[in-house]
Amino acid sequence: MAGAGQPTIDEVARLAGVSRGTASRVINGGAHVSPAAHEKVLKAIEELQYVPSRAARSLVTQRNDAVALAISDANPRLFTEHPFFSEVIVGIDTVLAESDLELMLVLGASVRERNRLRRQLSSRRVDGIMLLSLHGEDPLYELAEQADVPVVYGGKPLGVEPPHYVDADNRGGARQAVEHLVTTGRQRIATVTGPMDMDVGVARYHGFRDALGSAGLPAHRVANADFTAASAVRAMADLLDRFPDLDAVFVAADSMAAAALGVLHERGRRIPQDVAVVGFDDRATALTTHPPLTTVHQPVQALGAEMAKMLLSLMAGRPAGHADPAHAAGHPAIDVAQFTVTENECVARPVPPFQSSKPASTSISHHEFWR
Amino acid sequence: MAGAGQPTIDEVARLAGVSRGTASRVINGGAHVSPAAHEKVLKAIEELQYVPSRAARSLVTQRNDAVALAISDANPRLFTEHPFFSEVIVGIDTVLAESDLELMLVLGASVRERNRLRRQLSSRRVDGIMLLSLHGEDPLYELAEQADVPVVYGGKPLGVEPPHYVDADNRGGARQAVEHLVTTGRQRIATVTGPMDMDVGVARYHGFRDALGSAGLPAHRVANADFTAASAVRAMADLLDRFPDLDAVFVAADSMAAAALGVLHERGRRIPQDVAVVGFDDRATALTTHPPLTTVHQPVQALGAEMAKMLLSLMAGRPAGHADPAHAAGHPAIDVAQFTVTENECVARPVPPFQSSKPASTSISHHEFWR
DNA sequence: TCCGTTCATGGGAGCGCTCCCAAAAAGGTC
DNA sequence: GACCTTTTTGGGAGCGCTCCCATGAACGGA
Repeated sequence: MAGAGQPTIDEVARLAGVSRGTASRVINGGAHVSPAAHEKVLKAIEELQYVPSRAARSLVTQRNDAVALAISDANPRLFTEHPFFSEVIVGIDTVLAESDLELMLVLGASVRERNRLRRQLSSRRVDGIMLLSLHGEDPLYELAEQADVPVVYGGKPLGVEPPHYVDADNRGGARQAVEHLVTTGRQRIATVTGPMDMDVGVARYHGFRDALGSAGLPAHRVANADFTAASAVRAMADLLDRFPDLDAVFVAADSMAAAALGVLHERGRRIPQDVAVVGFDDRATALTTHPPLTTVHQPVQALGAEMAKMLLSLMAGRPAGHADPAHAAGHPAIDVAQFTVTENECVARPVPPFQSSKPASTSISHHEFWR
Repeated sequence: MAGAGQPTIDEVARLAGVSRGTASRVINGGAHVSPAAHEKVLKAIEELQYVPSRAARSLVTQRNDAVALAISDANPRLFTEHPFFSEVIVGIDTVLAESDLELMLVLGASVRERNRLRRQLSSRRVDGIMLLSLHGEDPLYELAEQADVPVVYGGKPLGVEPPHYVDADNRGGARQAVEHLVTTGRQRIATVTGPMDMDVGVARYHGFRDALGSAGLPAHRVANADFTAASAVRAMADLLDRFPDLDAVFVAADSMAAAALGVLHERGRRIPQDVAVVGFDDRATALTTHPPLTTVHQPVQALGAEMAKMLLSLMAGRPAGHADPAHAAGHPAIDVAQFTVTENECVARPVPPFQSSKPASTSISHHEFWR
């Protein structure tokens, strides 16, 4: 009868010689419990190896102590190719680890998975949702809106302004990257863009235009890609076909830049003598290419961490309604990632802390491209 | 009173004009329910947007419809640098999507996270556990053994033979890679190994030794690394210092090979004229390097999928105890990944299906290294 | 028409917990 | 020692579901 499956709180209480209520109190922080009882319960828990049933607890508290990360991208290849997602996950996990929340991962590639996602998000199994990589007309956006738990977006969805999201200043970063090309004397600057149905793709493209516009240079050398290596190869080849005289390329992601580099090599372009290349995203990838890629660094882990923090504060604010002095004017709807300034070899340089609501200071990692 | 929070099954039943039991039957497959009642319940569900509470269901069924993927690696950087983990996740998710199971992701980098992991795995919140990337003396192994849910390992833990795991024939794959170097006339072959406290690191190193041993070549040109790019840079530099005359390197992971390539370039080695390089893992990474990396491909997604399938069958077998004819002799404890044979440029080549319990046929992607 | 079967249905019990209230115990004060 | 206050404790109620058993309806054969 006892010891059948997992021990229950009643068994703990019995062993400790106290009531179920007292045992529960000890488990949940131990307020209003005499030291003697506290001690006894603790010992019983230890002896029985008791771990509370989350299901039973959730049923009564109506909380789940779990959050979901939904990655809604039609292209599973992107998830594996692009370190972005892993970085975000690590950032999120770092924050979650401190709060004992579980992380549910939902990939939403296929229609089938999309339905599953729908079910999972609405089965009251999680207390908050983080949404990543939303394309333009992503049906998930709608779904998330009608969820009755807080939702935080990673990357602003295209065309809408959701109440809570975290994003980097993609436009400013791209602008700086391209300005750097201009500064070093490049004249015929091209770009391989990200997907134009995502804000990140559009914003970086706008940054490209901004920089060239200010410099009085033409901005018509454009080829679209979708962040995958294969698409970048096509786009780079396309650019070279259409504009054989281009002397610089701004590629909207490092993983794509690495692929573009291969095409340039193949076509006999010397880098950086013939064509300069600037990427965007992370330093790690940039260093494995040859030559090491010049890149604008985006603190993706910090972005993930910020998403998690924002979600946490949303979740806390909901039931308690307490006003956090730091956020007196309401929750910050937008956080702007700072780009890292790195002027030298940067393998071991620590990532500067992510900061909220400050003007984005962007920067560029110099490598031998510019020597 | 009604409509307060989420609708309950009772509200559905009331609206449909049937009893709670009948509503429940419809929700769970609809056996022994008259067409009329069935119809009415479905309509009520639709109208109320009812989704069953997982917590309540779990409490009574003692199931969770969730599995955990625990990645127990001390190095968070590895997770972000190495596409391996993303690939595994995608593979797992593909299988899970068909079974409506949730995936909890637990990273176990820090001690704090390790404790959290411990708690999560024993809080009866998941029905099965997949463990990835276990290092030598990982305490998690013990913990998993005493968990009362099925456990599947991704990658054989070092020094033990767990009942259920999925792994690739790392030794055979490495051997083939190195044999390839031998075949093309290389004499002074070195290796950058993976972590030697993981089976994958040791096995690939053994494969290296196997090949050189058979060829009668010395196998002393060895530098250890841990799968991170930084460690590979160090190891490659170390090899060049100690064995300036080396004419080939087998690098135990593509992500490391990319980094090693940079070092070789820097030191003025021409590739492949002076030094040939072979990597190990995935084709995608291999193509973004310059020149494109020759590599032994490991179908990592398939490995993830296989882990999930194994776990699923374990979970199903437990309560039902039904004997699957295909696995008549008991569950297969070991699955061996086939390596992909690709003799040409291979961007678009489909991955051959992953197969169980067959001799590993290994192969190598040819690129201009060998032209 | 009556009775034995089969099948659909209703609803009680209970999963393991937290919440809350009432009761008991412990302190403090005059 | 009587009385009031505070702290600690016990245990009932109930979260939303599934399981199961008893009941009722429908059906078919004699």
